[in-house]
Amino acid sequence: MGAFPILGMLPNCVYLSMKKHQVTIIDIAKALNISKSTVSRALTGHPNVQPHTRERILEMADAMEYEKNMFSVSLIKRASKTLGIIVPEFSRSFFPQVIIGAQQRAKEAGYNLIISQSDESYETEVANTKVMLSHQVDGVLISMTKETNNYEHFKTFQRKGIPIVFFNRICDEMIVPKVIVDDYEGACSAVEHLIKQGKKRIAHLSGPETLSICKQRKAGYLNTLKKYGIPVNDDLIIHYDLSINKVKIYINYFLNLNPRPDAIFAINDPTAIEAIQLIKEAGLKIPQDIAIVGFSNDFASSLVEPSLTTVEQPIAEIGRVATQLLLDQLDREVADWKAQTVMLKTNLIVRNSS
Amino acid sequence: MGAFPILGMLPNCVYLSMKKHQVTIIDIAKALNISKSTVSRALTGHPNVQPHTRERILEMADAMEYEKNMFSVSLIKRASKTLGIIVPEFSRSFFPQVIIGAQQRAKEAGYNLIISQSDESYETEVANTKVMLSHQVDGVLISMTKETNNYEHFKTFQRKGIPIVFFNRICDEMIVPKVIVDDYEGACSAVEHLIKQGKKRIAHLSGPETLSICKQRKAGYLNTLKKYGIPVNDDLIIHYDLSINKVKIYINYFLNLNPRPDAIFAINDPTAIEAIQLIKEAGLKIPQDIAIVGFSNDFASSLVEPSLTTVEQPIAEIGRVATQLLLDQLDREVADWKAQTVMLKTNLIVRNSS
DNA sequence: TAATAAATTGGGAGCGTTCCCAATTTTGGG
DNA sequence: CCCAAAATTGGGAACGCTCCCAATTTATTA
Repeated sequence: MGAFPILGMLPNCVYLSMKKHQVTIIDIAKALNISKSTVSRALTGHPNVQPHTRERILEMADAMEYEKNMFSVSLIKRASKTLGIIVPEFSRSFFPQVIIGAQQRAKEAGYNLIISQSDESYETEVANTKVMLSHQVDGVLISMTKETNNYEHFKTFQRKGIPIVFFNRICDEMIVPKVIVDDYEGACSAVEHLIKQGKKRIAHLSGPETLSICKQRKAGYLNTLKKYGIPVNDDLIIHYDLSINKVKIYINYFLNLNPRPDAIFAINDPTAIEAIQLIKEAGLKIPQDIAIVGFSNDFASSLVEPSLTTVEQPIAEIGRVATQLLLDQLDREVADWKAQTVMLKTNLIVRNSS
Repeated sequence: MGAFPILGMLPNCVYLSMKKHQVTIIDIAKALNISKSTVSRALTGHPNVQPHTRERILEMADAMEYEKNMFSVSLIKRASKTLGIIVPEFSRSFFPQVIIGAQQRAKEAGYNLIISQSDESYETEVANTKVMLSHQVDGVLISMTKETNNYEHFKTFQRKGIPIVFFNRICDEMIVPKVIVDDYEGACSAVEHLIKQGKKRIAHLSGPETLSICKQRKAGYLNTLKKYGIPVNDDLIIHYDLSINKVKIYINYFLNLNPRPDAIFAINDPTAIEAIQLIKEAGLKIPQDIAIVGFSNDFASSLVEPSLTTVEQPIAEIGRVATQLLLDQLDREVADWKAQTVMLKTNLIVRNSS
């Protein structure tokens, strides 16, 4: 024993490569003295394995802590059983909630979900697109960045035969399934509510005009004003880039108008909540001096003082439905893809801010 | 032409398999009439390629919309350049914020992040563990479920040589790097603050005793009481399972005590916020009748009325630091792993609830 | 200019699976 | 008990890539 040189006692690989060895079906096969094909069959539930053999294999796999390498499976199957979701941010509650819904549905269907965050940056969105592609996702859920106005990176998915579904921040130019809420109708009910509260000078603090949710909500705002014979005043309509810290600028602008608006319909809850804080700071009374309505029913909207009147949307449901539409496409032939747009209902929740 | 049988005009594969064809380095090689080795070299930035050749290859890759198949790369490299993160939930703001920090750091280091959510369920946590394993993550960030008290699934990572880092909800039994905030100190400052406000009967609504954050915060609570000579009253200490809808039960219990507590130190902000709502509903004044302090400085805590006094923790920083610790381990040999516990500072933010 | 060194290229094995097909074993009927 | 049919097993190619090594081309020096 002592005659062996120390180095010679261990196989070279220990010194040359520290790469961890993974337990493979070949290890299991060797341990049981059978072929890897049989092990593979047992592990995938193929019928042509003797019950007794299968049992031994399963036991051994367990004992050896075997875990299937999905990469080689994906490689050979050319399908990853993985879906991707690209969201602009998830620091606020909206997108995380959507993701929860999407993950639920994906999991039920045996899919994993890769989440990526584009940080409201077009560049990052394009980069995330490539990540999805190289990770071989079978399909992608997308909600665009506020600055996205070139859609080549989305079209790449289509050219590669990877189905996509847009939700919330949809892309009008692309003919693919989409999930939205009835933004127009939601905005109408919000503005109508304000009018019925006796408000006459209703301002609208909207987001980027590129986003269709903004277009729709604005259309609802405009048409409702028209319907009730209230003149539209362009001074009362502001588009901003959704950076919360800029809300201050526009609220100040509104407060300094003469005459001052008596209500604000905000594009979303974070905007509305920020507006509430600023208006309180300015010493004005909500809703008496200025009423506020938001959009989304975020978690925080019931907590602010005064609590926020808002247009509730079924957030997790958006994720579930979008995922379902994606799964639907995975079964079908490419030519057969339907580009239905699912529009979910909204619901006005009246609280103390209006 | 017309003589060809229709079926014969197209290769069989079109009918037999609708599997989408992926652009591979072989396609690029064929198009340029060179070998796949050279293409591979050009694409991976290997120096031994003639500049002119490299340029042609890069152009062609772009034109053909080539996207590297990470599965085959991971397969051959036995490393996925992917990190995993397992969190108990992300419907509230804490974990999403941690994830944002983790993703930042991971991205900088060229890693992707697979996010999974265990839904506060031990079963799901174990399942997620297997997902991570089969997706060949190079390392994992973990914050445990409230019900996890068996750690075999975590030890599997270690046995396979996959480094792990715990954060927030750490596992005391495992000797691995951990990132926490100074829960003890944070709790001390919170309780001390309440005492200095003249509060004498300070209740503590804590979480599951299995979680070390709960143990630490409780220890801080107890020791601070002792330090100020305030007798500990077990009736004033409640452990609950963090299901927000159960807060009602325990707040009612506190309110019906005689004498009633004059302050509540809540285990986290969602709990504290819920408590505020309930106490307001009961017609009591905050902080005069009962003062409330939370823990985390969640987004919503500045919005509630009265705004919540809370122990701020550097949430995104937790994610960044944890990821850094994980990356550190990836460079090192297994034997060399250090099990340092990084403890980040907290900061009491006094608002109107106390 | 020949010989040698250096740079560039190509061929082929291998990563861990699946799946086809052929080889082997088991079963059952005459 | 033999032979065909059925069930079970094994061998090996393939998925797309990297990387080693050998072959080829180009540059350098005597």
